[in-house]
Amino acid sequence: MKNLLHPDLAFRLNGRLWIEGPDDRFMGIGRLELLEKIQRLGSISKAAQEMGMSYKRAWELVSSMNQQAREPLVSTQTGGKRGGGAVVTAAGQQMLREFAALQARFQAFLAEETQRLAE
Amino acid sequence: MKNLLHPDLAFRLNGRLWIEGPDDRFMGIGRLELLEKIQRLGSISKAAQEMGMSYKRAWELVSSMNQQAREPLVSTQTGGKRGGGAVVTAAGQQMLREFAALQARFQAFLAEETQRLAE
DNA sequence: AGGCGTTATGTTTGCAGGAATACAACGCTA
DNA sequence: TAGCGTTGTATTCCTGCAAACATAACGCCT
Repeated sequence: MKNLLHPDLAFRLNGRLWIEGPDDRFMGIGRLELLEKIQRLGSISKAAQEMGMSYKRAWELVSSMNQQAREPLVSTQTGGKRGGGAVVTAAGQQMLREFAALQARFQAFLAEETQRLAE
Repeated sequence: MKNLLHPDLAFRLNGRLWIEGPDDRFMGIGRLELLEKIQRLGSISKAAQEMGMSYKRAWELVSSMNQQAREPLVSTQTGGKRGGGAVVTAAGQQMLREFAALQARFQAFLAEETQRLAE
């Protein structure tokens, strides 16, 4: 394969992985990162800010995940201490762990194939 | 994982794989299909038509691949018998084989992980 | 010589999807 | 009770990218 690529350019194998429902994406790398940030920051708005994404978009992603999951992955509260906030539920944490593990296996696959690519 | 998904909805694991250069994508599933159709039909325009894509877009993809490859993957001729045409070079055919094989291994990975998903 | 189907390339148009903006409701806190 | 930082939601504005359109050149073929 390497012998087919232009010698002056640096190439790299890349890919994406996601779980999709009938109408909508359910889980992907972006949603995973969003979950992580919500867990760390306790707020959808702060997580959105850190991802350089509008609050509305982040909220829509959370809503989509919650609707497609058996039980909500993120639980929210409007008003109250600090104005409210969001927490990742136990189900959300399990999702986070399992999808992160899947991602890791995918990265391993990519690394392995990248090796093969260089031959 | 299955226990986290909404029981009424059908989910499926999906993904994409591609090779990218510094500025532009080099090879992906769409470009692979385009190569296959060009080889079968002997023409960029016919291949574009069969893919439901504009000729211009197909031509740009071919141009991008040819520029990034060590040697052109598709060779074209303007004018002449049948108005001209395009053929996939030997390098193009090797690319086609190798990337198709990579795709197949990726599909196997997806299938395996889909199994694991259902647990 | 003229027609045809193709490659090759520039220009304009349309549109989907995200960003930006706006605003109501909520419930601690001071 | 007023303020603050959230969630929740509607609406308008942008813009990047693909589609659509247009046109030239090319070289067989009749």
